[in-house]
Amino acid sequence: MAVTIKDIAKKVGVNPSTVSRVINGNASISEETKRKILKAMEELDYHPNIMGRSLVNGSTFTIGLVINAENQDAFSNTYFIQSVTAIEIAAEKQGYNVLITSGTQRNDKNMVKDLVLGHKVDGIILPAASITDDLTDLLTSNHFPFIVMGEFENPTPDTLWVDMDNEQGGRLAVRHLVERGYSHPVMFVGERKNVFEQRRIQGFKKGMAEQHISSDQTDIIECGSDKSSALSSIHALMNSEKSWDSIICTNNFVAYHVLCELKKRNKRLPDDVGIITFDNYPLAEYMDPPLTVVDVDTYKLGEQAALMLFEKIKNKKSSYKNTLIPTRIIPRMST
Amino acid sequence: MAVTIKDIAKKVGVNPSTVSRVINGNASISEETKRKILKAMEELDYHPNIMGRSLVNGSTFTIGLVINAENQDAFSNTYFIQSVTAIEIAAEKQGYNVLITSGTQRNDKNMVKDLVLGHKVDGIILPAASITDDLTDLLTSNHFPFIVMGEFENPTPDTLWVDMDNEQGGRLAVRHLVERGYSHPVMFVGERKNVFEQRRIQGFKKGMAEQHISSDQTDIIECGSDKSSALSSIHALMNSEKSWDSIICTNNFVAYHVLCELKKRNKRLPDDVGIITFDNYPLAEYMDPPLTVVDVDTYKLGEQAALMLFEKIKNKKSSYKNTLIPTRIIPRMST
DNA sequence: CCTTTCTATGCAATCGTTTGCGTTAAAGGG
DNA sequence: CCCTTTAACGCAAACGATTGCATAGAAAGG
Repeated sequence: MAVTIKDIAKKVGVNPSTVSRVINGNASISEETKRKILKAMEELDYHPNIMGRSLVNGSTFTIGLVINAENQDAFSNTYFIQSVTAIEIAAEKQGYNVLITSGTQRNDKNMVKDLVLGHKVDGIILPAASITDDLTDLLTSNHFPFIVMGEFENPTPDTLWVDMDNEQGGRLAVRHLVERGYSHPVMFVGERKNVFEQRRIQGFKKGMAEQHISSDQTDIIECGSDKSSALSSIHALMNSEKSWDSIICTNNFVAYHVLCELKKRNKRLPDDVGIITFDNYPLAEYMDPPLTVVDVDTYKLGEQAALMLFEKIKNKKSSYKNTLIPTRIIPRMST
Repeated sequence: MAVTIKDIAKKVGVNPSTVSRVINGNASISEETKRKILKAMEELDYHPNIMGRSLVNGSTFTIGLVINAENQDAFSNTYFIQSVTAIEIAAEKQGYNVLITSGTQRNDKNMVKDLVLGHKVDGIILPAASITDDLTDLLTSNHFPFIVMGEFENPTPDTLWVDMDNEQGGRLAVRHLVERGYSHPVMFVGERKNVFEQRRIQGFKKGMAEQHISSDQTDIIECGSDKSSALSSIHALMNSEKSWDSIICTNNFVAYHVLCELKKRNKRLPDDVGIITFDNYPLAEYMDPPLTVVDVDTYKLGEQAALMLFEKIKNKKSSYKNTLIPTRIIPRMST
């Protein structure tokens, strides 16, 4: 049905191997036959069969990208899509396609296993959230190229990850608040077991020290990502004796609910209270007031992950190290 | 390196074809050998090589999904991701993977061509925005299964699309506004050449008729998607002699700028003016006031596209017809 | 003019699976 | 007890491309 390498070989009157050679351009072929072959390819509208090619050289020119489909909340998804796009574009530049896969139907490991051991992809990018020890064992023992998006616990020496510079983000947030005239920031953090939260806390502490603000454990306030958790945290804070005048939130969702509650209690932003939040979801700009954020270039994050993966695919030994993408403050009206 | 069908054949002491047969389960194999083979597969952790399999049966168990990477605006991206997730989940249920691809590096057609003619995917889902006549020609002449997301112009009888029910959305929007006590809605529309805008206009007109509101061309106001266009449209409207008390916006972005401008001019929402908008981006809920929207189940949209595609892949002739996903109003504080 | 080198190409094996056909042996029918 | 059916499996040819090796002829060197 489809036109194969044999068809053009027959049309030109040469051996299929000759056709293959002009396609790959790595052997000496006379200008004459090369011209005829290219012409035939053009005329018959030949496109190489990827499977045939893959089978022999063991490469599908496809990379895998694990997405968290069970995580249906629009917030993280919308943030992630930029990285996805970046990865896709970077991949196409290298002649690769991107295959996405979620762990909903089978468990993450088997899914990745099928892809990896079945040679459907040449390498894989996965979020820190779907990393397990089993998985890293599988990947490393098979010498399979992979990059983790997000710092994670217990990395083996071979594993490479890329993440936003959460510690720097914490420091910058404190500095920004001080520059805006606030004298005592506090921080709302999510689950402390997450590495990125730990880094943010480190950054907060370092930032407070840099700004010569005396600070203790009570400045770091546990706060889940659901509405009720946000409300109880802000209530507790407002009812406490603590002196504070600004909040660093762990994400836009928390920031929104805190902001609503503050408005409801007739606090004026940014005059009475300042709010800055990690992550710059598209909606941060459209809140009232628009949120000042610690932004990270998620496009660059994805691009970097892709570049590191391709380096690994091509060289097996990568010259890259774990990479931190710098953050920056986008000042808006909430501080 | 990797464990192949031959390895387990050798281990068990049978022919590779026997192993293949127990994997595919379509031939009579004695319980005894079946058990031994399965055991060997387990022990050696065998995973079939997809390329080898694909080469012979001509199917990669992968579907393509064209994404508009050049369309970097966060709005449509965030909306699209839900469909992507739905497609991915539906695909995995059928044992398929999803390969995403954008048209940035090569032009859309060649990219799709390589995928399609190179047999890298078994079918493809593409947004109406990337449809061209050349492309449909290519796909139909190759009897290649594809589904278009979004109604588009000049569909051939063979092309199948799925879209939100824009006309119904327009009607519901008018009805909702009337129910909320508004007496004369107007509509802001984008480029009229887009089929979905035409449908929305039809729905608007039909809705106005249903509600017995006399309406003419001046109720339908051209409005681009950039800020300045939104502002000039709302200015023109406010300075005109027209009687109106509510606006149906074509998307959240326009709605946001209109809303800001109305607030700036000391109009109260929803009392003085009502605003309802097509599309329910995550951010609509977090604006001030939260936007009433015409929502569509984008998850279902993607799922439906996937189902229709798989039907086409399996039966070649699909029993599905072009499908409209119903819309619904999500009432919030802007009306 | 003969030998050597190199260019241009053909031949055939190979990648991992699937599958039509053939063969053996056991089972069933008379 | 013989013949036919069938269950169970082996053999080998595909699928489409790549690539090491072989070879013919041309070019080059002496």
